[in-house]
Amino acid sequence: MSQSAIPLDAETKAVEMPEDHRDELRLWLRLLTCTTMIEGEVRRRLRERFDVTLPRFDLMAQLDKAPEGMTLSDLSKRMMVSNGNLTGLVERLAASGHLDRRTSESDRRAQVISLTPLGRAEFRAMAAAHEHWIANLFGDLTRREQEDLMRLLAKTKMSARRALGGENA
Amino acid sequence: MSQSAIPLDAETKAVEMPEDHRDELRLWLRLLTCTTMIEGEVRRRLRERFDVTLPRFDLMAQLDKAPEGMTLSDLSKRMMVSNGNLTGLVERLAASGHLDRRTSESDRRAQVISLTPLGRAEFRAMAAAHEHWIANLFGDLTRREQEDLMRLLAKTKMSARRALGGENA
DNA sequence: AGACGATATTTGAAGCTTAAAATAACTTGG
DNA sequence: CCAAGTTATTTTAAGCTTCAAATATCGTCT
Repeated sequence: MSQSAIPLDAETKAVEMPEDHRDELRLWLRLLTCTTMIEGEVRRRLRERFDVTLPRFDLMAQLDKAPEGMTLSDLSKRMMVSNGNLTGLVERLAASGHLDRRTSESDRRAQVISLTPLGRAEFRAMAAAHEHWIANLFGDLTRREQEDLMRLLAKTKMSARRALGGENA
Repeated sequence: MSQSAIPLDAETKAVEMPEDHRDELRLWLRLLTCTTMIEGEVRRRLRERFDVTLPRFDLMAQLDKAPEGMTLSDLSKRMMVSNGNLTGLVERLAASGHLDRRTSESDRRAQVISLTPLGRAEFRAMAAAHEHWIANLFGDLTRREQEDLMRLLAKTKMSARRALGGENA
């Protein structure tokens, strides 16, 4: 049962030794660091220059892409946040006159949320600045590097999605 | 002044047209999606299998790497969260017997936080599972792809860090 | 020593977030 | 039709998070 003071050869290792996944861990931590840095900076600038929170901006961004409006459930799936979360977020943005909520005609359970003209106008102004910030934050990557990164992240996304289904010890 | 029904050649375009940064935006959204998916899954599994929150796990992970302990300020910088945030987090983990806090001998303002034996033992168990989850989530990437992604993220991190300093419209 | 500026932490207010339970409305199979 | 199951949303409780203001301590300059 000895787990070996004696070093094992590579093949044996692959089968018998607990695998070392420190590289994947490092990769994950780096991914997380990049996202956290950028997200934090965007959050800070949105607050400073537009006095808006990032969640509100994200919500308005989704609605800007759907002129006809979206239900809370749709928003919840798109934004990957809980339903309950959206209830409060929508509530506050509706109170400030940025959002409109009406009951769906085909389904009286569902609320259809959309941007008001005010909400749309404010969002467009913020979005323009936001786009520049992002371009600047990624500015040191060449076009080629951006494409490579895009492709690798697409693969990462698929890998993660695959892992979400299959159970794992 | 016509913004052109006539297509401009590449060089003129670069100088005269408002630049289009939609590609960078897409890159950022994809980065964010990957992180959110993975983070959400890790959060869910930590709760399910260990009844622990992700912030607590992250805090313990930092402390596990510093056997001698760390101050709140150090933790705050490492974890990229606010000081006030850590106060509560540490408070709760200390209450459950996972953390030790003692006043620094050299600086009576500073609290030195460290894992208790219980905290360390529980963390090590969680960390082992966590490492497997991460390896599995990134499992579809070849070694080569992992290396490329690592390198591109390193460059992204440097780019973002550079942009954090320089002001930007 | 005393005052000033910097650093470490805590507190308070507001808002975000989740999971789980509750409510309401829809849909489907008898 | 109606009961059972599903789906859309809200509510609740707990915890996370930030920013800004308040405390406390440190280090230094005079």
